[in-house]
Amino acid sequence: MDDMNGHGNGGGGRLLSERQREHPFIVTEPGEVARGKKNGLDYLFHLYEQCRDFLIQVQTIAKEHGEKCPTKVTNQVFRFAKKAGASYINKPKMRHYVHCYALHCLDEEASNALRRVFKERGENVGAWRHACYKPLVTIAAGQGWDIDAIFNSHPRLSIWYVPTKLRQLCHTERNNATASSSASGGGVDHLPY
Amino acid sequence: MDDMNGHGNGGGGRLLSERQREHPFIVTEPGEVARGKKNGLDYLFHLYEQCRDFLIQVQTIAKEHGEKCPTKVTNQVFRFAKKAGASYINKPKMRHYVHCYALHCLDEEASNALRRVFKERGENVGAWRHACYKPLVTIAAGQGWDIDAIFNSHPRLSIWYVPTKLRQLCHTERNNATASSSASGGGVDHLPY
DNA sequence: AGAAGGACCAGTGGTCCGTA
DNA sequence: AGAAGGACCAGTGGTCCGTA
Repeated sequence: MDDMNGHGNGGGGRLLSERQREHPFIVTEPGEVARGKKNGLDYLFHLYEQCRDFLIQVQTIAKEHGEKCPTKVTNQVFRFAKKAGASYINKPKMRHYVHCYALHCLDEEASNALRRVFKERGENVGAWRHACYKPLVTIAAGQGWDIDAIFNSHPRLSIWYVPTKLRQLCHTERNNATASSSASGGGVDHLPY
Repeated sequence: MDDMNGHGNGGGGRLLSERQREHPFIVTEPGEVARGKKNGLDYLFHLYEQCRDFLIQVQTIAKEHGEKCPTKVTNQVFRFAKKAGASYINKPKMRHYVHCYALHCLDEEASNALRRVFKERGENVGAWRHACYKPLVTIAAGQGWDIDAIFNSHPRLSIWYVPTKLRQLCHTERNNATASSSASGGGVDHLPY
């Protein structure tokens, strides 16, 4: 019933009628297996890879049938995953942590370092999740602030919608950067003279 | 009020309260202006170019505001066009003739020849519209039947959704071609031996 | 308290069918 | 009859908030 050793909820002797929610995530180091009724972050990221596999299956079927072919993980893909027995995958969860997965894809070293720091400090998942935004905004700053282009140019990330909050942070920070560079004579904004 | 000389509905002395529907299309040769209360096919294709302009405006605004940026002519673009005063543009009409515009984009010579033949024969717009499917299916046959790739690789066509009926025709015809090549020993289908 | 996810909602793609 | 387009509908992207 489990997806990987030591991950996911144990099916154990539990009756189907009393199936529980997934165990909550805790901040784990890379390679670390969560103990007790918890799931680790490697498992979280593995769920994104599973969604990608389901998308590829949906795409293959769509092409065979001459139907329009999704390029993103859509409602259709979540429905397919559920039908295929992956009841632990759902849209609100996957959307909630997309930017964390993005950091893992775009700068695995930075992502790993952040995990170690937040585990060290005993921070909860919400705090770690929140901290994933800032390094992404920094990456965007170095790429002309185009977070859509950054997502689309990465093969495993391009199938995910850019989260609204990440988009807003990039936009706000770009305006701040432009205003300060303009004030100091940088002149990256329009009508610089 | 008119969009181009000799095209669109005349505003004339008509009151705003009694604004009429657009004049119906008739089959015209390239460069020919429709006479009487009719619109020609150059005007039809011009509407697609106008939609493209409106999309580009919507995209520019979206990027300025750090919002998600449409890549296709969506409801949002039709709403924008209407708000900008292009009341003669609407979704059902544009969707109805997309494949005709596609032929115009992909093989203007073939499109022009078809217009001349159907004008010569005195056919109505519906007959011409129907006849636009077949040359497109032939083009798709020469490109691995991937009508989505054909649309997406053309800069002016890529902003339009592939019409359902065109997709279905390509799918059906691909299966027919595969079956006959299989029967004659071609073996393009899966499990050919 | 912190977190997982059912379920809702505004606005979409798609096109039918009452209209002229 | 042939054709233009208002308006509807099933299923979407997005995420809130009742739940555990």
